[in-house]
Amino acid sequence: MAKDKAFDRVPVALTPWERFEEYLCARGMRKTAQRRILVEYVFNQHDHFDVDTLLARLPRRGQPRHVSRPTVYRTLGEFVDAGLLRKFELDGRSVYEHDYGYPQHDHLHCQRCQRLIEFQSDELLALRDRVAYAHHFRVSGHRLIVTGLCASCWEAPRRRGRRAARGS
Amino acid sequence: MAKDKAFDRVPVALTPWERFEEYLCARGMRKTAQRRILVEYVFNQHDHFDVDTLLARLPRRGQPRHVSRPTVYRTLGEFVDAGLLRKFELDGRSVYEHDYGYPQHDHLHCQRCQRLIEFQSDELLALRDRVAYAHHFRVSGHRLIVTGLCASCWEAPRRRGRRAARGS
DNA sequence: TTGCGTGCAAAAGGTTTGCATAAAT
DNA sequence: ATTTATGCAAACCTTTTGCACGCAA
Repeated sequence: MAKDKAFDRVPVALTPWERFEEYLCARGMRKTAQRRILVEYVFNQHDHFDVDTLLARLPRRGQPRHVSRPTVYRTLGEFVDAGLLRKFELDGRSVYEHDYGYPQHDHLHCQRCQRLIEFQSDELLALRDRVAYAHHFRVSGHRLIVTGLCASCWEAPRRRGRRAARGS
Repeated sequence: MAKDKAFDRVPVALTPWERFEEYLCARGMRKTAQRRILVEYVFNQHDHFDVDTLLARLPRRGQPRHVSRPTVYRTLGEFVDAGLLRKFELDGRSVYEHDYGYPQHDHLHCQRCQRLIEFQSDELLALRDRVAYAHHFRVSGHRLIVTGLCASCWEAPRRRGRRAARGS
């Protein structure tokens, strides 16, 4: 697994929050409680998530550290701008994943259990750049999603996947 | 955009309409005027399109060969099921492209002019299958979109792309 | 005749926005 | 004291659905 090949970014010296502080400061934006809470919840576990998942993890409305849905949307957008998160679409919904401190990677998406499996391939990057070059195309990024069935789902086709399918 | 730089593969024995007739017949579905009209409009030109684009090409409401929006959605879904079209998401919107008679391919997507440039790579397929194999993953398909700037857009950065950006 | 397919209007689902208020600087 | 950020509600946008009528078989 290629380590330091993705972005020539400074080796993660700063925590996500510190890095976000830089971003906020650089833009004259404010360090609010909500932003701190969201950094904490988002970077506590390395996993893919959508807005509803994140909201479900957060305290309910009325509870101490609750953050409203619009603020979650706005803040996740800031995380993306700040380079902390990457965003992509899956079945019409936005899915976010950690970007800061993680190398570029792509996904295998199980159609049955909805699991997202990450993989990293330098070959793919090289291939992508070669194709782009041939088309005089300036690459800024890419997204590859391979769909199919994960091992647990096709090995035991009658059982449900390890993870519940979306929508309960 | 995808002219017929095509990688014409599979000798197409049936026209899209004939093939759709088979599909309809096999499922006991009916050959309606709207389905015929849509096959015609969709396969008249080889190009990517979304529902709004297609509706804009069709006669307006009240005109002879108009087809309603819900029927367009329903019928495009049937085309996908029938293997005539492939569907993917771009910026939250559904985009369709010809499947019947065209080999698997992927896209370069210009962020400025929104152009979609097709490319085909056997290497990519091999790579995909190798990665999947390593993860014991059963591949059913994939989608790769490389984003960046097409030649015309970065060569003449101050001019607009050949195609208007959406929303005009 | 039978019942599938269509069109209309309305619903749904996810995301964004206007605005008054709360909080950061 | 300013001015940005938040929360609420409502708007938005694309896609889907309920239902009465029309048309294919």
